[in-house]
Amino acid sequence: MRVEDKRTVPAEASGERRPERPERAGRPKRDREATERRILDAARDLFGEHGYDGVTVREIAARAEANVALVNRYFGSKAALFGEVLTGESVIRGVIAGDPAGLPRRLAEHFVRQIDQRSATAMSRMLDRSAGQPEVKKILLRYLEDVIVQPIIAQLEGPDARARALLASTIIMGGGPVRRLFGLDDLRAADPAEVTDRLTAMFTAALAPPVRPEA
Amino acid sequence: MRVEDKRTVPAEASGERRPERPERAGRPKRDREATERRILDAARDLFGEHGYDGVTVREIAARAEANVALVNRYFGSKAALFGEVLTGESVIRGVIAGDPAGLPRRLAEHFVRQIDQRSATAMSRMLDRSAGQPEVKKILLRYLEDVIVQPIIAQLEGPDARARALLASTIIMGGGPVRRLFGLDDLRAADPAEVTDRLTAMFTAALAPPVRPEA
DNA sequence: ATCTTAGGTAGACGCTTGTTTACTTGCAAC
DNA sequence: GTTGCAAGTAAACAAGCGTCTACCTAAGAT
Repeated sequence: MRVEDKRTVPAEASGERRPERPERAGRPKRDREATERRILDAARDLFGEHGYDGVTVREIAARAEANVALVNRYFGSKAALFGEVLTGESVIRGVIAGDPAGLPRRLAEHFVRQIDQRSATAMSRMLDRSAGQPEVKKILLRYLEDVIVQPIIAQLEGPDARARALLASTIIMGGGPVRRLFGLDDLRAADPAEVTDRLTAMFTAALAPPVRPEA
Repeated sequence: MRVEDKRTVPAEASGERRPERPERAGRPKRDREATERRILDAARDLFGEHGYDGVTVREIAARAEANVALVNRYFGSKAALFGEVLTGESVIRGVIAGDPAGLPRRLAEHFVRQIDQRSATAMSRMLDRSAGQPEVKKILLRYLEDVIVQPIIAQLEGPDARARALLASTIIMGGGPVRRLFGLDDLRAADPAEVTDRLTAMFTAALAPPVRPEA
């Protein structure tokens, strides 16, 4: 009924076009793997910057220079693509691993490192925008549990390990919104060594075993 | 052209209806102030729980038992209503005010108090969902600056006061997502006094003046 | 009893979202 | 060359969004 006519223009309007694009040298015209990779990269960048529902699949497709339909065709759904991005995003894993004594300092240094890099707000930005669909929340929860909370707990001794790990997670997850809203300048303005020391103390306060096991 | 007929049913289908509603005793039929208040309350609850764009104006209207159009009629727009909610939401103000020495402990106690109340995640939930429209981000930034960051800075001495206040804000803002994603049980399971002490130490580490003014 | 006005309402509008469908086209095997 | 198939595409789809307009109707003033 509403379908009237399609495709009256031959798809690109002006003769050859690909050869005159100097950047991204010689991308093959039809390469599924490469296209999937471009979509995944675009999704990682955009999700990292704007969160899950701060990004549309059309934006992802545009940045990947791919058609919108390919996003769902290759990854099933936006939520599935999000999960795919998350599983690949495991920088924090290496940060947590190591000797337990140095964990607070490593977390602090990771935090400060994120201040300097501009695109590295990545993961923490994805966290807070989840509420929309329960499906996304589930994906997110699983990821945080596996990649942050459990690895931290594994390094802790003493009671209430989980609660202590969650307090540390609070700092990690609060960093994203703060950086995003207030910008990086204010944190960058301070002495990095000072900030690192401060954050180390904060993480230590969150994670250290109770000082008074029996009163 | 597409308008065909309206109002074929006399608006409430079954005779009198208001008297048979036991709850909300004797709400007057036409009371603008009361309706505005109901909308505002509903908005505060829902924004607090699901964030800005996790809530639709239709949901707000439904919870307020008001018509959708009234939301925009009385408050101008969804964003304006959000701003209205924020200006009324100043519990944290009283928490920050007081003697500077006790500030970390007051912040910690506020954090723990939010664990116990179920609907008090309020403000921190609104924070992270702002990215969508820049207008909302602006409203949010202004609010955080006026109600949290500046009052904290006012209590600080020494250099980098702003950076230190932002570190404390990190904890405050991270609490929302953590509670929302992981639930309250894990934090509630731990000894509240323990958690409060821990958080006090965390806030102190963030806010305290530098220990080594000159090295 | 009538008029006026403000409170309230239903529904449509325009737009955007994620997703799907029907189609075209480049590339390789034959 | 022709054919087959997967890669890629444009457009439509249904659902949802915030917003706005045209319309009722209760209630106070006259």
